[in-house]
Amino acid sequence: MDRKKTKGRQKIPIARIEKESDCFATFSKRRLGVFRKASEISTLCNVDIGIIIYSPTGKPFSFFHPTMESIVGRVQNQNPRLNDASRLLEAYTRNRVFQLNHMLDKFAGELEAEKEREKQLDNVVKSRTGGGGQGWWGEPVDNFNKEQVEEFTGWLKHLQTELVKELEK
Amino acid sequence: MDRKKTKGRQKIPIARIEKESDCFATFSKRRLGVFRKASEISTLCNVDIGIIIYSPTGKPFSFFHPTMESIVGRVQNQNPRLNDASRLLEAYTRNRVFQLNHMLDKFAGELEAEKEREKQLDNVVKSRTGGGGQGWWGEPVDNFNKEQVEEFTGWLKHLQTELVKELEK
DNA sequence: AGCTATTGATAAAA
DNA sequence: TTTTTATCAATAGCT
Repeated sequence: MDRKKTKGRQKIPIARIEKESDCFATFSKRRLGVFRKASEISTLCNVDIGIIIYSPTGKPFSFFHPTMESIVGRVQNQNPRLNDASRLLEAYTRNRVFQLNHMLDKFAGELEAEKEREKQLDNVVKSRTGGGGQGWWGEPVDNFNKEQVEEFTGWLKHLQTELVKELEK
Repeated sequence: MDRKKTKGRQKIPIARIEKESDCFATFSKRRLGVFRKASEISTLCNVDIGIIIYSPTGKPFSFFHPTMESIVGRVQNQNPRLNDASRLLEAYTRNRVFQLNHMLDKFAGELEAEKEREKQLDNVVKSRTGGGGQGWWGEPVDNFNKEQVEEFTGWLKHLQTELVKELEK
Protein backbone atom coordinates (compact mmCIF):
# COMPACT_ATOMS: atom_id res chain seq x y z
CA MET A 1 0.00 0.00 0.00
CA ASP A 2 1.36 3.40 -0.89
CA ARG A 3 0.27 5.79 1.74
CA LYS A 4 1.71 9.22 1.27
CA LYS A 5 4.87 9.73 3.24
CA THR A 6 4.07 13.31 4.21
CA LYS A 7 1.31 15.82 3.77
CA GLY A 8 3.73 17.80 1.67
CA ARG A 9 3.72 21.54 1.66
CA GLN A 10 0.62 23.00 3.19
CA LYS A 11 -0.80 26.44 2.81
CA ILE A 12 -0.12 28.66 5.78
CA PRO A 13 -1.42 32.11 6.61
CA ILE A 14 1.13 34.89 6.49
CA ALA A 15 0.99 35.60 10.18
CA ARG A 16 3.32 35.32 13.11
CA ILE A 17 4.41 31.73 13.71
CA GLU A 18 4.00 31.33 17.42
CA LYS A 19 5.67 27.98 17.89
CA GLU A 20 9.30 28.83 18.35
CA SER A 21 10.80 25.78 16.74
CA ASP A 22 8.65 26.18 13.65
CA CYS A 23 9.53 29.85 13.53
CA PHE A 24 13.25 29.14 13.61
CA ALA A 25 12.99 26.44 10.98
CA THR A 26 10.96 28.66 8.71
CA PHE A 27 13.37 31.51 9.19
CA SER A 28 16.34 29.36 8.23
CA LYS A 29 14.72 28.10 5.09
CA ARG A 30 13.22 31.37 3.97
CA ARG A 31 16.29 33.43 4.68
CA LEU A 32 18.23 31.28 2.28
CA GLY A 33 15.33 31.54 -0.13
CA VAL A 34 15.41 35.32 -0.04
CA PHE A 35 19.16 35.40 -0.49
CA ARG A 36 18.92 32.99 -3.39
CA LYS A 37 16.30 35.16 -5.06
CA ALA A 38 18.47 38.19 -4.50
CA SER A 39 21.45 36.44 -6.00
CA GLU A 40 19.42 35.39 -9.01
CA ILE A 41 18.00 38.78 -9.83
CA SER A 42 21.39 40.41 -9.46
CA THR A 43 22.85 37.90 -11.91
CA LEU A 44 19.97 37.85 -14.35
CA CYS A 45 19.65 41.60 -14.58
CA ASN A 46 23.16 42.62 -13.59
CA VAL A 47 21.92 44.85 -10.81
CA ASP A 48 23.22 45.67 -7.37
CA ILE A 49 21.36 44.62 -4.27
CA GLY A 50 21.85 44.63 -0.53
CA ILE A 51 19.88 42.87 2.17
CA ILE A 52 20.11 42.87 5.92
CA ILE A 53 17.93 40.60 7.99
CA TYR A 54 17.87 39.86 11.68
CA SER A 55 17.11 36.40 12.97
CA PRO A 56 14.47 35.86 15.63
CA THR A 57 17.32 35.84 18.12
CA GLY A 58 18.62 39.15 16.82
CA LYS A 59 21.56 37.86 14.87
CA PRO A 60 22.19 39.85 11.69
CA PHE A 61 22.55 38.20 8.32
CA SER A 62 23.31 40.01 5.14
CA PHE A 63 23.64 39.63 1.43
CA PHE A 64 25.34 42.12 -0.80
CA HIS A 65 26.10 42.16 -4.48
CA PRO A 66 28.60 42.99 -5.66
CA THR A 67 29.88 44.38 -2.35
CA MET A 68 28.58 46.24 0.61
CA GLU A 69 30.80 49.12 -0.40
CA SER A 70 29.16 49.42 -3.77
CA ILE A 71 25.69 49.55 -2.33
CA VAL A 72 26.48 51.92 0.44
CA GLY A 73 28.81 53.86 -1.82
CA ARG A 74 25.94 55.04 -3.94
CA VAL A 75 24.10 56.32 -0.95
CA GLN A 76 27.22 58.08 0.18
CA ASN A 77 27.47 59.95 -3.08
CA GLN A 78 24.14 61.48 -2.29
CA ASN A 79 25.06 62.19 1.32
CA PRO A 80 28.59 63.53 1.71
CA ARG A 81 28.27 63.27 5.47
CA LEU A 82 28.31 59.52 5.13
CA ASN A 83 31.92 59.59 4.10
CA ASP A 84 32.72 60.41 7.67
CA ALA A 85 30.78 57.40 8.82
CA SER A 86 32.77 55.29 6.42
CA ARG A 87 36.02 56.58 7.74
CA LEU A 88 34.82 55.80 11.22
CA LEU A 89 34.00 52.30 10.21
CA GLU A 90 37.38 51.83 8.63
CA ALA A 91 39.06 53.07 11.75
CA TYR A 92 36.89 50.76 13.76
CA THR A 93 37.90 47.82 11.65
CA ARG A 94 41.58 48.57 11.90
CA ASN A 95 41.35 49.02 15.61
CA ARG A 96 39.30 45.91 15.97
CA VAL A 97 42.00 43.81 14.40
CA PHE A 98 44.54 45.38 16.63
CA GLN A 99 42.30 44.81 19.61
CA LEU A 100 41.63 41.20 18.77
CA ASN A 101 45.25 40.48 18.19
CA HIS A 102 46.06 42.07 21.46
CA MET A 103 43.47 39.97 23.24
CA LEU A 104 44.62 36.83 21.58
CA ASP A 105 48.14 37.72 22.46
CA LYS A 106 47.22 38.09 26.07
CA PHE A 107 44.91 35.15 26.51
CA ALA A 108 46.19 32.68 24.00
CA GLY A 109 49.79 33.74 23.82
CA GLU A 110 50.97 30.29 24.77
CA LEU A 111 49.84 28.79 21.54
CA GLU A 112 52.55 28.13 19.05
CA ALA A 113 50.30 28.54 16.09
CA GLU A 114 49.05 31.85 17.26
CA LYS A 115 51.06 34.08 15.00
CA GLU A 116 49.96 32.22 11.96
CA ARG A 117 46.37 32.35 13.02
CA GLU A 118 46.54 36.02 13.73
CA LYS A 119 47.80 36.51 10.26
CA GLN A 120 44.94 34.45 8.93
CA LEU A 121 42.46 36.43 10.92
CA ASP A 122 43.95 39.60 9.59
CA ASN A 123 43.67 38.32 6.07
CA VAL A 124 40.11 37.26 6.57
CA VAL A 125 39.23 40.64 7.91
CA LYS A 126 40.93 42.39 5.04
CA SER A 127 39.39 40.20 2.42
CA ARG A 128 35.96 40.51 3.98
CA THR A 129 36.04 44.25 4.25
CA GLY A 130 38.36 45.28 1.48
CA GLY A 131 36.95 46.58 -1.79
CA GLY A 132 37.42 45.16 -5.24
CA GLY A 133 36.09 41.68 -4.55
CA GLN A 134 33.72 39.62 -6.59
CA GLY A 135 31.03 39.89 -3.97
CA TRP A 136 31.01 38.73 -0.45
CA TRP A 137 30.25 35.12 -1.09
CA GLY A 138 32.58 34.50 -3.89
CA GLU A 139 35.39 32.31 -2.76
CA PRO A 140 35.12 30.24 0.38
CA VAL A 141 37.23 31.27 3.28
CA ASP A 142 39.77 28.65 4.11
CA ASN A 143 41.06 28.01 7.57
CA PHE A 144 38.11 29.71 9.09
CA ASN A 145 34.71 28.65 10.22
CA LYS A 146 32.20 30.02 7.78
CA GLU A 147 29.73 30.77 10.52
CA GLN A 148 32.29 32.84 12.31
CA VAL A 149 33.03 34.85 9.24
CA GLU A 150 29.33 35.41 8.77
CA GLU A 151 28.95 36.56 12.31
CA PHE A 152 31.82 38.91 12.03
CA THR A 153 31.03 40.39 8.65
CA GLY A 154 27.39 40.48 9.60
CA TRP A 155 28.24 42.70 12.47
CA LEU A 156 30.42 45.02 10.43
CA LYS A 157 27.68 45.36 7.89
CA HIS A 158 25.18 45.84 10.64
CA LEU A 159 27.16 48.71 12.03
CA GLN A 160 27.46 50.41 8.70
CA THR A 161 23.77 49.94 8.02
CA GLU A 162 22.90 51.51 11.31
CA LEU A 163 25.09 54.46 10.53
CA VAL A 164 23.55 54.79 7.14
CA LYS A 165 20.04 54.67 8.54
CA GLU A 166 20.94 57.24 11.15
CA LEU A 167 22.65 59.64 8.80
CA GLU A 168 20.04 59.33 6.12
CA LYS A 169 17.44 60.87 8.39
CA MET B 1 -7.97 20.64 -30.78
CA ASP B 2 -6.89 22.58 -27.75
CA ARG B 3 -3.47 23.88 -28.47
CA LYS B 4 -1.80 25.37 -25.43
CA LYS B 5 -1.98 29.11 -25.26
CA THR B 6 1.56 29.51 -23.98
CA LYS B 7 4.57 27.38 -23.29
CA GLY B 8 4.18 28.30 -19.67
CA ARG B 9 7.14 28.92 -17.48
CA GLN B 10 10.35 27.58 -18.92
CA LYS B 11 13.57 26.81 -17.17
CA ILE B 12 16.20 29.45 -17.72
CA PRO B 13 19.88 29.53 -16.78
CA ILE B 14 20.83 31.96 -14.06
CA ALA B 15 22.92 34.16 -16.30
CA ARG B 16 22.78 37.68 -17.60
CA ILE B 17 19.65 38.27 -19.70
CA GLU B 18 21.01 40.06 -22.72
CA LYS B 19 17.75 41.09 -24.34
CA GLU B 20 16.91 44.37 -22.73
CA SER B 21 13.13 44.05 -22.79
CA ASP B 22 13.26 40.59 -21.23
CA CYS B 23 15.68 41.85 -18.64
CA PHE B 24 13.40 44.71 -17.64
CA ALA B 25 10.36 42.48 -17.49
CA THR B 26 12.17 39.93 -15.37
CA PHE B 27 13.47 42.63 -13.09
CA SER B 28 9.99 44.01 -12.51
CA LYS B 29 8.54 40.67 -11.64
CA ARG B 30 11.40 39.41 -9.55
CA ARG B 31 11.84 42.61 -7.64
CA LEU B 32 8.28 42.30 -6.46
CA GLY B 33 8.93 38.65 -5.74
CA VAL B 34 11.91 39.45 -3.54
CA PHE B 35 9.98 42.15 -1.70
CA ARG B 36 7.06 39.80 -1.19
CA LYS B 37 9.36 37.16 0.26
CA ALA B 38 10.92 39.75 2.51
CA SER B 39 7.53 40.86 3.70
CA GLU B 40 6.49 37.31 4.38
CA ILE B 41 9.52 36.32 6.39
CA SER B 42 9.32 39.50 8.43
CA THR B 43 5.69 38.77 9.25
CA LEU B 44 6.05 35.04 9.80
CA CYS B 45 9.07 35.33 12.07
CA ASN B 46 8.58 38.87 13.35
CA VAL B 47 12.01 39.97 12.23
CA ASP B 48 13.40 43.18 10.80
CA ILE B 49 14.66 43.32 7.26
CA GLY B 50 15.89 45.92 4.84
CA ILE B 51 16.52 45.68 1.13
CA ILE B 52 17.97 48.09 -1.39
CA ILE B 53 18.00 47.17 -5.05
CA TYR B 54 18.93 49.19 -8.11
CA SER B 55 17.06 48.71 -11.34
CA PRO B 56 18.94 48.08 -14.60
CA THR B 57 18.52 51.79 -15.27
CA GLY B 58 19.99 52.69 -11.90
CA LYS B 59 16.83 53.63 -10.09
CA PRO B 60 16.86 52.57 -6.43
CA PHE B 61 14.04 50.59 -4.89
CA SER B 62 13.86 49.68 -1.26
CA PHE B 63 11.90 47.65 1.20
CA PHE B 64 12.12 48.06 4.93
CA HIS B 65 10.38 46.49 7.85
CA PRO B 66 9.37 47.91 10.17
CA THR B 67 8.79 51.27 8.60
CA MET B 68 6.40 53.73 10.08
CA GLU B 69 6.53 52.43 13.63
CA SER B 70 10.26 52.65 14.05
CA ILE B 71 10.43 56.15 12.64
CA VAL B 72 7.60 57.45 14.75
CA GLY B 73 9.21 55.89 17.78
CA ARG B 74 12.42 57.77 17.19
CA VAL B 75 10.74 61.09 16.70
CA GLN B 76 9.34 60.86 20.19
CA ASN B 77 12.82 60.84 21.64
CA GLN B 78 14.37 64.12 22.56
CA ASN B 79 17.81 63.37 21.26
CA PRO B 80 17.33 60.47 18.91
CA ARG B 81 20.76 60.71 17.42
CA LEU B 82 22.59 60.46 20.67
CA ASN B 83 20.40 57.60 21.68
CA ASP B 84 21.26 55.89 18.47
CA ALA B 85 24.92 56.44 19.15
CA SER B 86 24.46 54.83 22.53
CA ARG B 87 22.55 52.00 21.03
CA LEU B 88 25.29 51.48 18.50
CA LEU B 89 27.86 51.39 21.20
CA GLU B 90 25.89 48.89 23.19
CA ALA B 91 25.39 46.66 20.22
CA TYR B 92 29.04 46.98 19.38
CA THR B 93 30.01 45.94 22.84
CA ARG B 94 27.66 43.00 22.97
CA ASN B 95 28.88 41.78 19.65
CA ARG B 96 32.45 42.32 20.62
CA VAL B 97 32.07 40.10 23.65
CA PHE B 98 30.41 37.47 21.58
CA GLN B 99 33.09 37.74 18.95
CA LEU B 100 35.93 37.58 21.41
CA ASN B 101 34.48 34.55 23.06
CA HIS B 102 34.21 32.87 19.74
CA MET B 103 37.72 33.80 18.81
CA LEU B 104 39.06 32.53 22.04
CA ASP B 105 37.04 29.41 21.62
CA LYS B 106 38.36 28.85 18.16
CA PHE B 107 41.97 29.79 18.54
CA ALA B 108 42.69 29.02 22.13
CA GLY B 109 40.41 26.06 22.62
CA GLU B 110 43.34 23.88 23.42
CA LEU B 111 44.22 25.75 26.54
CA GLU B 112 43.17 24.15 29.77
CA ALA B 113 42.69 27.44 31.46
CA GLU B 114 40.61 28.71 28.64
CA LYS B 115 37.24 28.50 30.27
CA GLU B 116 38.41 30.37 33.28
CA ARG B 117 39.97 33.07 31.20
CA GLU B 118 36.94 33.44 29.08
CA LYS B 119 34.93 33.89 32.20
CA GLN B 120 37.30 36.55 33.40
CA LEU B 121 37.19 38.35 30.11
CA ASP B 122 33.46 38.11 30.03
CA ASN B 123 33.21 39.52 33.51
CA VAL B 124 35.49 42.37 32.67
CA VAL B 125 33.53 43.33 29.64
CA LYS B 126 30.23 42.90 31.39
CA SER B 127 31.35 45.17 34.15
CA ARG B 128 32.22 47.68 31.46
CA THR B 129 28.85 47.50 29.86
CA GLY B 130 26.57 46.33 32.60
CA GLY B 131 23.08 47.66 32.30
CA GLY B 132 21.72 50.04 34.87
CA GLY B 133 25.16 50.86 36.29
CA GLN B 134 27.10 54.10 36.25
CA GLY B 135 27.90 53.57 32.61
CA TRP B 136 30.56 51.64 30.87
CA TRP B 137 33.29 54.05 31.80
CA GLY B 138 32.83 53.52 35.48
CA GLU B 139 35.22 52.21 38.08
CA PRO B 140 38.39 50.23 37.35
CA VAL B 141 38.36 46.48 37.09
CA ASP B 142 40.05 43.77 39.08
CA ASN B 143 41.49 40.67 37.50
CA PHE B 144 42.66 42.66 34.58
CA ASN B 145 45.69 44.56 33.63
CA LYS B 146 44.96 48.21 34.14
CA GLU B 147 46.75 49.17 30.98
CA GLN B 148 44.63 46.82 29.00
CA VAL B 149 41.47 48.18 30.46
CA GLU B 150 42.57 51.67 29.64
CA GLU B 151 43.37 50.70 26.14
CA PHE B 152 40.06 49.00 25.71
CA THR B 153 37.91 51.63 27.29
CA GLY B 154 39.91 54.25 25.52
CA TRP B 155 38.88 52.81 22.25
CA LEU B 156 35.27 52.63 23.28
CA LYS B 157 35.38 56.24 24.41
CA HIS B 158 37.01 57.20 21.20
CA LEU B 159 34.31 55.48 19.26
CA GLN B 160 31.56 57.12 21.22
CA THR B 161 33.15 60.54 20.97
CA GLU B 162 33.53 60.19 17.26
CA LEU B 163 29.98 59.00 16.87
CA VAL B 164 28.66 61.84 18.96
CA LYS B 165 30.66 64.37 16.99
CA GLU B 166 29.47 62.86 13.78
CA LEU B 167 25.85 62.66 14.76
CA GLU B 168 25.71 66.09 16.33
CA LYS B 169 26.75 67.75 13.10
C1' DA C 1 19.72 17.95 8.13
C1' DG C 2 16.88 15.21 4.11
C1' DC C 3 12.19 14.05 1.82
C1' DT C 4 7.76 14.72 -0.86
C1' DA C 5 3.36 16.54 -1.71
C1' DT C 6 1.74 20.81 -2.44
C1' DT C 7 1.61 25.61 -2.87
C1' DG C 8 3.76 29.50 -4.84
C1' DA C 9 6.62 31.97 -8.30
C1' DT C 10 7.38 33.16 -12.87
C1' DA C 11 8.81 32.66 -18.34
C1' DA C 12 6.46 33.15 -22.26
C1' DA C 13 2.75 35.00 -24.68
C1' DA C 14 -0.77 38.43 -25.22
C1' DT D 1 3.49 47.57 -18.19
C1' DT D 2 0.26 44.06 -16.42
C1' DT D 3 -2.44 39.59 -16.94
C1' DT D 4 -2.95 34.84 -18.12
C1' DT D 5 -1.38 30.19 -18.56
C1' DA D 6 1.53 26.31 -18.12
C1' DT D 7 5.44 24.89 -15.97
C1' DC D 8 9.25 25.18 -12.78
C1' DA D 9 10.82 26.21 -8.06
C1' DA D 10 10.26 26.84 -3.06
C1' DT D 11 8.88 25.01 1.11
C1' DA D 12 5.47 23.03 5.24
C1' DG D 13 5.07 19.13 7.56
C1' DC D 14 7.49 14.80 8.75
C1' DT D 15 11.61 12.06 9.88
